[in-house]
Amino acid sequence: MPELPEVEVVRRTLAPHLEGETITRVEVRAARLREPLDAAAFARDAAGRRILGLRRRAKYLLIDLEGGTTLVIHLGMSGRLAVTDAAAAGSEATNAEPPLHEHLVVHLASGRRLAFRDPRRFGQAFTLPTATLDADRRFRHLGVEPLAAQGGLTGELLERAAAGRRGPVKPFLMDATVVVGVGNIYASEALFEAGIHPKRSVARIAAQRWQRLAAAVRDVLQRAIDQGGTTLNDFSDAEGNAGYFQVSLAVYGREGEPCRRCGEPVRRLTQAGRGTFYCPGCQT
DNA sequence: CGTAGACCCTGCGCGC
DNA sequence: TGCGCGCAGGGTCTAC
Repeated sequence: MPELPEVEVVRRTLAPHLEGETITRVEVRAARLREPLDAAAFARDAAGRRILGLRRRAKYLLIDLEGGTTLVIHLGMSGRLAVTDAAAAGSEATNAEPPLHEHLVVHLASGRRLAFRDPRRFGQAFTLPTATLDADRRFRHLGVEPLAAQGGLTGELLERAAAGRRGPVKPFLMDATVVVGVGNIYASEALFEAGIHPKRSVARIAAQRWQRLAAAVRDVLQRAIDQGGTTLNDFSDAEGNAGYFQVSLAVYGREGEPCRRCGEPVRRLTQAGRGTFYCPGCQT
């Protein structure tokens, strides 16, 4: 479900509800996610701690806690986070059955709860020492943050990363060791915006086109954030609102439909097991 | 070293 | 109506 824009939208909508709150306890309902949820670690690192702030690295949501610990949540493909207020939590409690696939519930001192639901169980939740977070195996290999004010994504960076490589540009763009946050939707969209064919070898892209691609990635991601993310099936922000960038998608999910620029039917192909959408008229 | 493929898991929409 | 199939926004590991 979520790429960088969706995680960023969740972060922004979640932050006002969580900052300054204190975690009373973390309830693990189903531990078997991609990595097992460690209830003992949550009890040790999160219970009783105040929430200082929310950050994002790549597609990971980082909840910084008092005491030097960060609660890390990754939404995987189908993860959702939602805050429910005290009244709703109370009425739910009387309703017995918890929502399906609600694997983790963070209880807050105000009575509100942060619930993590993830049907496909590709998500993750774990705690790390804040100071050494970047050294963790899940973070240390990550590439540049595309929208960073300083050191964001540039054409030079893409060109340098591509040096000595072969392979098509679309999987390259989704390689998190190069640039983070670009998933399957926005890779197709950015390549359309840059006019580059998804199968073009990274060895055959000139400096000027790398510039265009870097700019397109930043532009597509920023526009998606501004529009609340892309809601194809089930994405919603922390307050349950759907995004609406899906109406701005140029190619993703539009196989057979006319290109909005040239009218050619949008085509679909498979790369590295994922669907790629492109316009044969606009992308070379 | 870089790349391709399998795999983790559940749900949905489609064609029959 | 029911069933099987393919597909789905992510990431990691193994084999070449």
